[in-house]
Amino acid sequence: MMLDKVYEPQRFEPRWAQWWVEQGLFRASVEAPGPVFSLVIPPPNVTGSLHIGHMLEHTEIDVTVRWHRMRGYNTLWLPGTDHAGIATQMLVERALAEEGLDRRKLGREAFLERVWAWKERYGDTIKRQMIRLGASCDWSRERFTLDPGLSRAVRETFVRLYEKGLIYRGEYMVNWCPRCQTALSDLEVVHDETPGNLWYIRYPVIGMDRFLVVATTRPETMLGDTAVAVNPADERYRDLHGKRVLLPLMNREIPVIVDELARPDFATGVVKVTPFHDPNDFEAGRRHNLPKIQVIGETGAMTAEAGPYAGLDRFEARRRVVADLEQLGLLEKIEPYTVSLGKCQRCKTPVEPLVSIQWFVRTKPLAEPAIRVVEEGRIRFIPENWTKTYFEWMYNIRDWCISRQLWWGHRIPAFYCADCGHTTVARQDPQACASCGSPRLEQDPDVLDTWFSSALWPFSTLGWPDDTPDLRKFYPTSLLITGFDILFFWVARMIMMGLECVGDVPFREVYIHGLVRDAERQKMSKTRGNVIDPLEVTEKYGTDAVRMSLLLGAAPGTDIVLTEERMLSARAFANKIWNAARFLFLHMERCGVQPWLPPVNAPRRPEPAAPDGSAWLEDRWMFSRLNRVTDAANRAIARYRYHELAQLLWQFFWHEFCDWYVEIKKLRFRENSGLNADWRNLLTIFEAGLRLLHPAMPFITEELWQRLAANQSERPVSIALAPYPQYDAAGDDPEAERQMELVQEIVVAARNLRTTLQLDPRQTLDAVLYSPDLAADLAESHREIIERLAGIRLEIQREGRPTPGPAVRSTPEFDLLLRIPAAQSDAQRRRLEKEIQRLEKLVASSQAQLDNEEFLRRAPAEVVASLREKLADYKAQLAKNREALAALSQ
RNA sequence: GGGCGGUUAGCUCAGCUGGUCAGAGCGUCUGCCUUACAAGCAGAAGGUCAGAGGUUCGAGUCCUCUACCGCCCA
Repeated sequence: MMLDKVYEPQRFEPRWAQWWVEQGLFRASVEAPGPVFSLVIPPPNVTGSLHIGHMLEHTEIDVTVRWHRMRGYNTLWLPGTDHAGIATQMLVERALAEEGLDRRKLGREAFLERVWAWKERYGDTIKRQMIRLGASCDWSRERFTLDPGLSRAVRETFVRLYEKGLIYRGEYMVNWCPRCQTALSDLEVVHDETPGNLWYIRYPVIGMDRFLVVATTRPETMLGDTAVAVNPADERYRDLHGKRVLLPLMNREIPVIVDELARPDFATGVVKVTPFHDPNDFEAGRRHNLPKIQVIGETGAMTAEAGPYAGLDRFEARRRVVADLEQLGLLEKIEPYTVSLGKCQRCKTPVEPLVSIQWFVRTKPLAEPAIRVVEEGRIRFIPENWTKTYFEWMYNIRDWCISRQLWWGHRIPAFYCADCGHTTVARQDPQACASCGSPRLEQDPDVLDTWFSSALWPFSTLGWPDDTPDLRKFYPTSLLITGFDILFFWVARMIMMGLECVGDVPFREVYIHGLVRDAERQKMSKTRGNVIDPLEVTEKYGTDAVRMSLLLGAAPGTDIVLTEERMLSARAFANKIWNAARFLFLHMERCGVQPWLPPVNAPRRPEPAAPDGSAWLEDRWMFSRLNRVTDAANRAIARYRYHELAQLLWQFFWHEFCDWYVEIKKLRFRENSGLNADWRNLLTIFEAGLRLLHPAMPFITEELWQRLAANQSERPVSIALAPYPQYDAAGDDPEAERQMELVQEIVVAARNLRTTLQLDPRQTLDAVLYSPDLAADLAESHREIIERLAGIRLEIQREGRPTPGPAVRSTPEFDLLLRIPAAQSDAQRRRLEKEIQRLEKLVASSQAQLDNEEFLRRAPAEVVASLREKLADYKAQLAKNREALAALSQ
């Protein structure tokens, strides 16, 4: 039963982590009783390791999951990982590069073998980390987005959507990453404000002796211009409608078109049109049937169409184009201009918009029902303001480019006929063309955007498209906890796909957590070098402490600041619990008390333990407090107010249980008492406290609980399966709380006097309590407690009041006098003056309000009454303090 | 350009439906190694809740404007 003197979580946390998994404690069952609570993990990237943001996410999930499990829900937390197409492929390619290889040299099959080997090697890291961090998930249901079952779901979805016309293939403007050499979706492009220039270029007008000056941020694309545009409303250029200009450098004649594309208020109001390399120009090109000329290729080098610039890198080409224009006198001016430069989310290479044949999801028809379910409240976002962000995006949603020119991922199940060109999209690899029967089929080489499979995650992991028991039982999932950064990438798409494929929402609530930041409120990133490694800090402070410090900062809608100091203080809290337990166990041994767990339905009120057959005040108080804290804790978790939960339990355990309750209980221990009512009360509180704390700090609570539970047969195998305490109105004891507060006030008054008078804390002092009523009664009946905690000998005076003086502390209920030989009056005078000032202010402001007739007429009666009461108190205290000060001045 | 959020004690932040909301942790100061815990105990100091105006009997709390700082989308 004895605990080590120092709290060393490293000694027991890994053991319990392992044990939970081995025991299959968190395995869900479709047969299990109880209401269902299910949640799928936002699958981390398979090749990565977990960072502190994951730990926050997993802690919040785990708290909620453990809480539901303890409340008797049939609970599933399904874990797994994502193949993370581009991200993973990039890593492996980088490794290959170090060997002087590249994927093309290796070939598709060999390359994929390498990626799988990589996945096998690093894929377990995440699982190991999660287990170590105490995540209570069901490992028997672990999934990976490239698992055969999930791949089948992907294929099924693709085929269905294709058959419904919701997936199509076509030539459109896409974002192209010249380094990754693949198309990207709009979301995978990040925009950076970058200093650039606006180059003003003169285009000679055919048949006129003038120039049209065009401003552009990308002069190299002019090589692909097929028109220049002016606004129809722009009077300045009315005479140029229908004219042609000569494209400099290329010496090609191109038309002047009239289009809204040109904004009269921007630069010269004339814009060049490059349909192949700009999304707006692409649209304009369509409107005017302009030819498209590709001057920049897939690697970022200029194409043959770029004439003399062919083969140059696009940025080099820019320099040369500018220089050449300058030489020809066709460069009017250069202005500095900040551009929003699109970059590849993964490799940060500037993206090249270009026209390409790709696969797309038609999103509008999918978005409509997805908007509706949120409007109807069938899915709720917490915090609520994310709803608006969600709607904004959904209303303006654009088709989703889903094909990627990668090898790592789900291959697009489209087969092209070499003979008739027909496209066959099928659930099974076709042997012959669906149109002409030719066997000469070739599968599309591309794979799907990694988010395509993620979008199916809540149901593909449960066995869809089959109608499995898991799917029936656990879909829709109850809750999703994730970060705002993937609201569009993932959350929105899951909603669309869930509704489309399964016909129901994928989850009912979405809790969006904040970002973990460092002490300077900086985002954590590898390049900044301020990342906190979960395993490292876990090793250093203990998992429970790190979890606790994350939770303490996790107020909904705010970012989480995590610092060493925070983790340090959370560890101090864990240490406090540890020592409280050590103390209890020590005294249990001395008193001859065996490990004991209170019965499951422990009473809400304490057992009478006092000699007169009544219950001790401290027991009544503590049971009542426990009951209220229980209420608050349950409500906090239910509302995702994790910081409140953490703060609440911290306050309760440390500053109520340890600071007061245990201190008082020291009076009650008797040698060889055995398991008496005192012990049963104490252990009932402590054990319930452990259960309250378990979702937040699973390890220390399991460790301590198991010791209490030792050798007892009638009990759950783990605290994780024990019931979470529930509020019971019958457990409130407001009278005990009021009385205890008064006892505390007396003790604090004595301590306060002692310190302000700078008296030896070890010396027992004589004190007199003056009170006509309640305080005197309480002091009488709880003399022992007060004397012990305050270090005084107490005398009680029911009549009269002390001569005001430096050693008197006054409250509305009582006056307390410390008998001391000679008072240090200076300190006392300062204290009194300050107190008088404070009270005068309070009296003045309450008086003013009470003099306000409007207030008296319109404020609720009890507000007015309570203010009157307060004013009376303030006045009484003020009088006492003034007397004291006067006495001091004599 | 559109949207969202922030500005409360030296620091990092809570403060949910306006009326014990002026709080917590850390830090600071004073005193204690009181045998569960110095990773501790006891006590204390510290804020005109960014600024201005408004609504209200009453405003960190609601509204408007201003300043500064973030984030997202185009």
